[in-house]
Amino acid sequence: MIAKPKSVASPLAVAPPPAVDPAGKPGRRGQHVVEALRTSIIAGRYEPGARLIESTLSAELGTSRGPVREALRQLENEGLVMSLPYRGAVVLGVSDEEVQHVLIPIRLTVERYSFAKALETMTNDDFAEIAKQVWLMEQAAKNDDLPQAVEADLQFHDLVITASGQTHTLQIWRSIWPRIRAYFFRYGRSSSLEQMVEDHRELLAALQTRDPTQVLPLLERHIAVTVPGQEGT
Amino acid sequence: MIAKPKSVASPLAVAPPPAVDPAGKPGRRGQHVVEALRTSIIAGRYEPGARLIESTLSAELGTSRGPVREALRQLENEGLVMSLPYRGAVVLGVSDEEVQHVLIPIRLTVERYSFAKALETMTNDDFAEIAKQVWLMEQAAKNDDLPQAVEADLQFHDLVITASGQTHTLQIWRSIWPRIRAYFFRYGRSSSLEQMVEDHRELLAALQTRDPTQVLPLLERHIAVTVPGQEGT
DNA sequence: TGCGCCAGGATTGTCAACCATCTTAGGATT
DNA sequence: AATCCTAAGATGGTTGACAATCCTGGCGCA
Repeated sequence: MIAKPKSVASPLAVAPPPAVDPAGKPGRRGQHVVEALRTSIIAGRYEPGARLIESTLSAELGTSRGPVREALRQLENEGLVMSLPYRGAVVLGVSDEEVQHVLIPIRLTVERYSFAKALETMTNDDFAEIAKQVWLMEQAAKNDDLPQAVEADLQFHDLVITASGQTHTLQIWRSIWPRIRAYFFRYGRSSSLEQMVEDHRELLAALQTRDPTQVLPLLERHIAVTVPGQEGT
Repeated sequence: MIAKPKSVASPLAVAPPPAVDPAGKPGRRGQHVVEALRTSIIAGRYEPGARLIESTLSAELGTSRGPVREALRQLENEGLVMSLPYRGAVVLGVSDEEVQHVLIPIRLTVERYSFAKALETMTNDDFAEIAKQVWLMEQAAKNDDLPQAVEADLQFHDLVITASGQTHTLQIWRSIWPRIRAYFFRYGRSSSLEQMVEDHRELLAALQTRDPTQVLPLLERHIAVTVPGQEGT
């Protein structure tokens, strides 16, 4: 819309900072780049197939090429981007089939194991932190704030898996989740925000019983039901 | 213990090149670094817990810190290393439990899908390339060359999954496999080289029938049986 | 003696400028 | 019209310098 002659409305949601972050800590620029790009890709501001040029991004984000390169590698591991030698990075799509036959099953494997494991060791502090996310999700649902609700969803699961203390499991989950999120943002999710809040409320309650037979069935249903095509058609 | 003041016999298997590759093309240093480190870690030349210092590695490998940083990120995605901000990278271990409950099930999910998918589209060239790996594996078995046999094993599966043409599936497989490999190198593998060759010969034959009911049971057994604790104890 | 605090040293994170290498899209030549 | 060639665009890698952070060992103080 407004776009001055030079740039063509960059899909990045950030105001290019004047090379020095005025809001406080200048450290951790790399993480900032990852988050900005991930958000933009998942929100669909970059279409699958779009090319990501290092120099352009570094200029838009107010950093040097170094952090941008690292960010692109990170996104590659999260399956949002693919990069070929000397040819640069392009945004990836996710197929229906891979989501259903690979990503969701992997998510199930990971979460089943993590939840069962976390059950045994979670402290009251852990439960409190998770309850906080449920509360945030409720607020988001009230305001119809989808991004905020999804963020709370992410944190909920991340907290439980972190609590399970299994390094690889957590790392794998973090590399799987962004693809699933991108998929649902692109093709619409199946259940309502209210249902999502209810699911997590129940999950938290079940976790507090520390009884696997309470938790696991809920978890299966929660994850499996997220797949469109399972429920209407 | 012993430790001479300066260097303690670096676990890297390469002769530090004189900063300029005399053998020809200087390009592609990054990949070289990844492979050197991955090999060293999997072979156990770095123990879990060992710290990997960028400046040390770059000196030993004859590159600048840039490629080393990228390599460390790559290894982080492969689960061989974990790095914390401003604290550097340490070599990771893999627990029995995670291998059995997470890594192997994921591998099963990935390969079941890939093999079934590849079945439909593989060409004669694909089969030839795979047959070549079986042949290499036979030779390796004859010479009791475990690393070479494992390399052929890797290539065999990589080729099939690549043939399936599923981007995410392939990417996930490549991030799972190194951990499993490291696990077996550390704790010993269960079956003999002969059995391994036989498994793959059968798998290839089954693939050529293009009949899922031939392939999948074999695959299932091949992967599951690789888990120690399933067979003696 | 035991404890907290602080200064340095070690290491990672970022920047900037630069060159080498590869890809690709045009344009010129035949 | 097909092919070769060149030059521009982009990535991969290098160097050297700083800034930011973590860690450790020694110091003073109780």
